[in-house]
Amino acid sequence: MPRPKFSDDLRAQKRELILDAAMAVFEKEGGEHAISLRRLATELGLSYSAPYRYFADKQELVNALRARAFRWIEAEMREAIVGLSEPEQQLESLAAAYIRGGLAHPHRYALMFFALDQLEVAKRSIELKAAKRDALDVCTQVIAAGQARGDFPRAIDPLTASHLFWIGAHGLVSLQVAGQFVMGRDVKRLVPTLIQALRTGLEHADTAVKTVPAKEKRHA
Amino acid sequence: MPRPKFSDDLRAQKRELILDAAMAVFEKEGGEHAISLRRLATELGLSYSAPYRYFADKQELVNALRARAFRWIEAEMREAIVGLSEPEQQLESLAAAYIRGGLAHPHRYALMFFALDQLEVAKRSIELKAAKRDALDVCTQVIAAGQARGDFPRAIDPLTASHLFWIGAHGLVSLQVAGQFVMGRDVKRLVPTLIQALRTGLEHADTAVKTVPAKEKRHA
DNA sequence: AAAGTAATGTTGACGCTGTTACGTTAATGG
DNA sequence: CCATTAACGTAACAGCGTCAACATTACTTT
Repeated sequence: MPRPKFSDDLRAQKRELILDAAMAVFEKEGGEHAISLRRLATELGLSYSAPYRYFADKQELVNALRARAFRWIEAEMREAIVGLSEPEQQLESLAAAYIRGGLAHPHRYALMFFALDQLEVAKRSIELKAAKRDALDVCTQVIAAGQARGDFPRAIDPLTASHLFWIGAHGLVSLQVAGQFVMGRDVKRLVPTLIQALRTGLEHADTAVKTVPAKEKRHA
Repeated sequence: MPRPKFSDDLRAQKRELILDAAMAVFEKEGGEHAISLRRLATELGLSYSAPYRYFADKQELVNALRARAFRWIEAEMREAIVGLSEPEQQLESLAAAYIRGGLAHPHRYALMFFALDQLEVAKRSIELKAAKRDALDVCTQVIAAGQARGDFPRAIDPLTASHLFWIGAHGLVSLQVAGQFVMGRDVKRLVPTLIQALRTGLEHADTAVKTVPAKEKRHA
């Protein structure tokens, strides 16, 4: 009877349009604080409060961007392992892609991992949680496959091992991206050392986990 | 001839007073965005632009808080190794203290490491750079001492080894603090595994640096 | 003691922000 | 034709960082 909704399709399309503009501003100016809903809207030829028809508030918009960023890093990682059949190579290429991608896009990386204020919002976003899970799954799958083939030790379950690798890669990237310490050019030389250290360490980790009996773990 | 500066002492004292108030707000409300110079000043019984007599802008104030945070983590680490003579124990206690401290104060931790926008300001702050260096030095000294005693392998110089350990600890804490993934309570069980992995990995690192000569690597 | 001067403090203003409330338009089902 | 209702625009509020102009100190020099 009334004026019908914008066929949900068009609506989502417009949402994406706003997100595109937001992402553009984000990438160019850098940082989520460079994003202004007002500026965003006026640049799109809309009134300054138009975004509120598509997003409850700024946090929701930024959160959508965050999900996009996770989709991107997932794609980077997936792309890095196509064509590689050896889990060993896959893992190495995966880590390299992750680190390279993160270092190449500091603000995007910060968007994903440097958000502390939006914790509750992020927890409620199904989309974001799914994106995160899928990204981590890339790692988990590679490790699981490697374990199945007998290339990787089975002392640690794939999920925990993925966490450990992510910790290593993220520790490196996040420190570097935030300009901490002065590892400078030597970072490149640190990467293989770090990976190797984790790899070697985990192979001997049975002694470590022996002291800490493994408890069942669930994901999600 | 003219009125001399507030005996620099008093001036610094007042500066610290403002910083105290800022730190209080920061700890209670959480996050640097909770800090408002205007609110801060009025709460101190001053006019809303008074802080500008002591800080060039908000970034400078926040940066001072950041230096404080680094001083704090340094103290935590130093305190963790007093009385311990075995480098092995020192390193373990050091890592434990770092991780415990970080997890106990997420916002303070984020203040130190999640700052991407204030990179240039941070680079110019001598005070901050000194605080960072001193914090890292705690780690470097322990490792160097351990190497001198023959407890730790000498394959990697103390500074690089410190960087690696920091990467590990920071990777863990920062992921956890930002609510990434769901390592939940099991994080504590991850800690010894991680440390063990790094320890063991570094012991075999001489093979690592050999197998992967640092010459490749292109960037996007 | 008076004057001069620079450090310190206050007020007003600018331009920006996120956000809400409210008025306006337009399209469709009855 | 018209009422209903989504979509959109405008006005307004409260807050922010920041600066410039002004007032107030309090000390040093004469």
